[in-house]
Amino acid sequence: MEPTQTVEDYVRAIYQLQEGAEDVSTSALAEVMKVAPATVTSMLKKLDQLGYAVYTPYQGVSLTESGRRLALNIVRRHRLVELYLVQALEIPWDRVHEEAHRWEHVISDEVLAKMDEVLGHPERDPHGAPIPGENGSLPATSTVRLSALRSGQRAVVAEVADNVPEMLRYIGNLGLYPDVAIEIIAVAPFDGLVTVRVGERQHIIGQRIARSIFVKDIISTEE
Amino acid sequence: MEPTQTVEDYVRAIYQLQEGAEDVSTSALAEVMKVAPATVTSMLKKLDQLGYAVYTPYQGVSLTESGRRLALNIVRRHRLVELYLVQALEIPWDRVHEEAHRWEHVISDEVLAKMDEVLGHPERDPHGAPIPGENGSLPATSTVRLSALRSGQRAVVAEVADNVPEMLRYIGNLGLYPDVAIEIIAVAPFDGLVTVRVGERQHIIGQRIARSIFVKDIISTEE
DNA sequence: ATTATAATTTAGAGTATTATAACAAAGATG
DNA sequence: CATCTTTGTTATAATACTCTAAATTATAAT
Repeated sequence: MEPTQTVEDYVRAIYQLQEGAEDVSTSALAEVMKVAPATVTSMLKKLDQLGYAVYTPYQGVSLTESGRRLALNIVRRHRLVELYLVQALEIPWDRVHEEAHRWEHVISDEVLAKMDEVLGHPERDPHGAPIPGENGSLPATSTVRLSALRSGQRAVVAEVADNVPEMLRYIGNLGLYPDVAIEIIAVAPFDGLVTVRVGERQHIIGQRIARSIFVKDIISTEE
Repeated sequence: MEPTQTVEDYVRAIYQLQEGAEDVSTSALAEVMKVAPATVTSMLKKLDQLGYAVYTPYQGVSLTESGRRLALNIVRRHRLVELYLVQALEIPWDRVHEEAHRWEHVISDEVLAKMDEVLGHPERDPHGAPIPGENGSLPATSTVRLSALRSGQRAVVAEVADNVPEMLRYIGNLGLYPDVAIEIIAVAPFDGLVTVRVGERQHIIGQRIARSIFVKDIISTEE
């Protein structure tokens, strides 16, 4: 009955690759799971069997309602743990992902509930990603990539992609955490280098970084 | 290289059954690991292979120095986590064992060190059991079973056996936590029922309980 | 010393997860 | 549209852990 850790991981991975509605491909899964494609194929058959996903050979997978519920539950665990590690144990935000990835399969509901309480029922993890509620609800905010802003616009950092720890550390060093206000000083042509003001400091960031940062509350200040 | 979770569990179990010097039997291990004896046999061969234990067929096992080091490390993780759960997350002391058992295999050294720091480098877990140091040192205290005390003696609770959660809850309800001062009011003949004063309250406990509680700092008050 | 009993080990097999190599389907190209 | 390339799947096998049933060894008892 209880899904294994591996099953949980696959379901979560499918959920996070799904992004909207498209089916997820075997190769995409193989890549994020760091596993051979053939391994994914056999796993997909099993997930279909277990009722977590619908798998059509050569066409990809998508989660069923049951799979979506499971995924949201794991994401909830993951993000709550990440926040707990940052807030209660002062672990740097670029090192909580791996840890949370292991904890998420191991924490009891009782302890998770307690963490949630200690944290004051937070809505977002340290990277600004929404923490699903117990019922599976997701707090939504409309965000835009920093790379889409134009010179002169002000905004607030909403979320930072957390896939690459090194990038996260770099972004953290720039002071670009969620809820930090920024202003676009300039956007250079061709390579799209963005000069951004963060508090007193200014930084020039490239497209790779600019596309990994999501912002909200955009104000166009005509000067 | 990295020992698997299962290997860690076996090594820890052997360590805790060893209690001094005797070899541990297959059936004892099978019981605590909740596994068939045949499973233990094959595992013991593997532990011998890996250098964690010395296994002689039909004679039992004992840990090597390497196995002992591993066991102490796991016990350290387990007990630190138990204390953290009780202190930081207010989980009742009779429910931390299972949780810690899962966490101990999953926590990074970094996070463990932080927990240790937050807790102020404690020497004992919530049940009074010693927490091994990073170097494998064990804080020792000479304790005696409560069942060995005589009427009129005073003492301080040092440690409570934590194998049976229900018993732990019961003992907790009696207020018999580590560091609590007690006085033996009476010991009944035959069944050995012990009347013990804890603060203002008096309780009568049986041998099963009295033998699960260890005390220190015994004072014989001749009245 | 022989036998009965209890403990332990071997043999054979199953589940879950993974991989490699060979084959098949889809999609892209000329 | 025939072919080439990419992507995905089957077949087969390995590893880690577990089990049941049968065989073996140790221990206790006559």
